[in-house]
Amino acid sequence: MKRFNPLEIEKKWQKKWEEEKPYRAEVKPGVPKMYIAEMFPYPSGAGLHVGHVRNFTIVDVLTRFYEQQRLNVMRPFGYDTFGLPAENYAIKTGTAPQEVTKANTDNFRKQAKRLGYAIDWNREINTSDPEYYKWTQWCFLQLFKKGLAYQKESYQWWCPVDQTVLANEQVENGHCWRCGHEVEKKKMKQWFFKITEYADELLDEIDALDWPEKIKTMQKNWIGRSVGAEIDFKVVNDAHSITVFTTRPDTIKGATFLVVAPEYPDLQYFVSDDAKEAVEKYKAEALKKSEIERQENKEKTGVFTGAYAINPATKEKIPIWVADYVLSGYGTGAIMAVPYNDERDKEFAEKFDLPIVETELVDFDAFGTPKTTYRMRDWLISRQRYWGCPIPIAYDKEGNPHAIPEDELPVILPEIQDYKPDESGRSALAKAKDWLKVKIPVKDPKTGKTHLEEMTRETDTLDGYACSSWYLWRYVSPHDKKQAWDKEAIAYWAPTDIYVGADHAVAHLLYVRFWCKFFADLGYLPFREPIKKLIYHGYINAPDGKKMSKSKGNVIDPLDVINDGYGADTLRVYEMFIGPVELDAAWDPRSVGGVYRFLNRCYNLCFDNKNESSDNKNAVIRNKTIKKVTEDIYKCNFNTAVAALMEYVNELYKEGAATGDLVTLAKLLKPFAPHLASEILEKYGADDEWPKWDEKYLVTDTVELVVQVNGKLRAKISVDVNDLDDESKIIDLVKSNEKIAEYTKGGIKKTIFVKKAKLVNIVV
RNA sequence: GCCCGAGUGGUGAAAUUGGUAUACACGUAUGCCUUAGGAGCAUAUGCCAUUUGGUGUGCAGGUUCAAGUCCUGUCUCGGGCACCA
Repeated sequence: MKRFNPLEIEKKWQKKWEEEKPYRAEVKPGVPKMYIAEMFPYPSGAGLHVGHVRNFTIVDVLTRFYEQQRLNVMRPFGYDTFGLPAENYAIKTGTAPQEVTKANTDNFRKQAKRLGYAIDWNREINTSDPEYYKWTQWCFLQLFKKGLAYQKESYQWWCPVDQTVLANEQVENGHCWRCGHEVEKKKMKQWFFKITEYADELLDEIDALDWPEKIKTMQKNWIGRSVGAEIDFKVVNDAHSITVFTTRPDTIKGATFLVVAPEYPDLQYFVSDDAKEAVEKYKAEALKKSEIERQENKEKTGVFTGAYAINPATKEKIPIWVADYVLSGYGTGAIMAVPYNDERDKEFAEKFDLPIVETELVDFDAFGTPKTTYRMRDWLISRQRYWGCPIPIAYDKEGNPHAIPEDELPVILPEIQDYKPDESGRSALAKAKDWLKVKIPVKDPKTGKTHLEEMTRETDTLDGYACSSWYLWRYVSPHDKKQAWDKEAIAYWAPTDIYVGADHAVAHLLYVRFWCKFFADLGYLPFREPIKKLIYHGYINAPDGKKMSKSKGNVIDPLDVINDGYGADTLRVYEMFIGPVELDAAWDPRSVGGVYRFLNRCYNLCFDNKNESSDNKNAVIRNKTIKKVTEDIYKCNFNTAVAALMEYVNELYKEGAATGDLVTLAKLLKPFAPHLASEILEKYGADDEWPKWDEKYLVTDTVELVVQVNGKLRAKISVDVNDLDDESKIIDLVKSNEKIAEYTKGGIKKTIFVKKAKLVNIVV
């Protein structure tokens, strides 16, 4: 008995693919295309982990499946290299992030090649490559020119450990998504992208997407549209009025007091003198409280401002309070409290003994203007960190921002010695004195003449999510020196047909959609949704069911699995067989052995076959398998596709395999185990074109008729398939069965024949 | 608290959408073979009962000739949102 040696076979084929580059993709007008990608990885120092392998293998199965169907497939690869891990490593060891990143991407590339992926290596991108981030900066400038990149001073999430601000999407339960430390609020002037401009479209188009419902719901919740009205309340004895947002303007008659957030900007103007001290004290305390405390302690707190406003519906004088249960960032930062209808207002009213009156519903048109608000805030993109894409902006003496001219891009991230951030709220780039100075052409509004003005560069870098918001389009023309992406190439390849990942449900996947709509509006993209189909797969956990982590020592290294002698094919097939794509799964070393056994059986069937049979003997199972595997891959049921292949192989062991069976097997196996499949196809001199099934083989002469009595299985009768059209003949056949006759001798009440299910149920 | 999912053997899981429950694989048992290995092959394997049988998809009901699948209630687990007015 021969033994399958995957390491030898894989080496041979990987060398061939490296030399012959069969996975190069090019625009072929008129030929149907398929653009498939994974969410590109952050190349960590630890190399590929089994989760990457699941991700990349799903992409590879689909890539090869469509390639074998002779679609024009593009499957690129890239690295999301900016970010904190490389920088923190640099701070600890003094090694430049540029250097660390180079080593890590080299390692990732080598490992990805070891897995035999059908990647077009000519389309490899890296977000920290100046050739790439030049165009990230270009994208920023387009947003800046349209007013969608803007600066705003406000209270922001600040991570005291990473010494940087964070986007809302990067704060998880009041903690930093990177280091897990509790975040604080800090008042700072920061750059934002105006994603809210597209809130409605981002929300309205979710339903039409071929994405998992889970992700769609999360995005809907994140955007959180509320339709309501804004209503002005005049402050008594004061020129100011307070505008509130409410989704229930019809309850205005029940509004017995107003509440504003502690951060409410106009607060100082209407607080009465004798309340000033108390309000200031409350405000200071509220701001000091961490968001965690504010969230966990839902006990209502607040103070009276000493001021009153007029309810426009009742004309009554109602008190104005400050309380932190009103959020400054949502709506107008002020509410009308209707304790009769609203639980929170009721709780507050009860605690502070404020009036609660039964609400009489009214038509609100007279009092307010219709207004829609969103839970989603604008995307904060400044980071006070070194290892990121420099924001292409410089400031004049007055502090006004100016765009770095496009022909001067990229703004190169300078190499520095000290990467450490500090509390100054500026990145380590602030210490690169020479780099900071830049001359920017400025047009004099009076004379119309342009002169060079010395300015100071922006020292913040861009949120890494900005870099990954457009990379799917860079892939279509990755070496283009003149533009971010080529218009013809984008029209052919994009949008991405299938996108595979396991993370970034709201952040990245919302940002890409936002940029897509923006660049579509500018005419750079001929579509408004960047991703047609999204496959969101589960995680792979350690054998103990827990999350793999270095500290727990339960990490499975995929390269170890390969080098143990199982090979890349076994690893790939195992990860596809492990369970349904969308589910988390625990690593089971014993099942890996089972998959190896399966591939070994395939190998022996082809290379040590002693009982070849005639060609058409297995036509039924062969066609059945082709159909099952094809349909399963379309549905991303990779686990049952592999199971069908196993069944086929088991059958061939029993019945003997014809050459046609083995070639079919190899073709169907190739997306999962490309090395072994290529070896088999080579032996038989066959191409890898995806086989088609013939329905005529799926219809057999005789079928097994299931006979139930009172819904219980009592017999199986073999009948001629043509007889299924003749119900009375079938019933007679069933009645004449000895066993059934025994069960039905007391008389038959009713018979039911279901042709589709090939089933008869007799009620006695 | 609100909104979604999901509960099937010892284990990972199948089940053409109302029609033979447990495919495939792991594990276990028994046997065969062998230049004895990290082998390979064959058979069995939900539970109860000595066979024909009974019973069985978290639990309790219901609809139906027929329910893992549909309906009502309930429990458990997972996920999302959470003072968003």
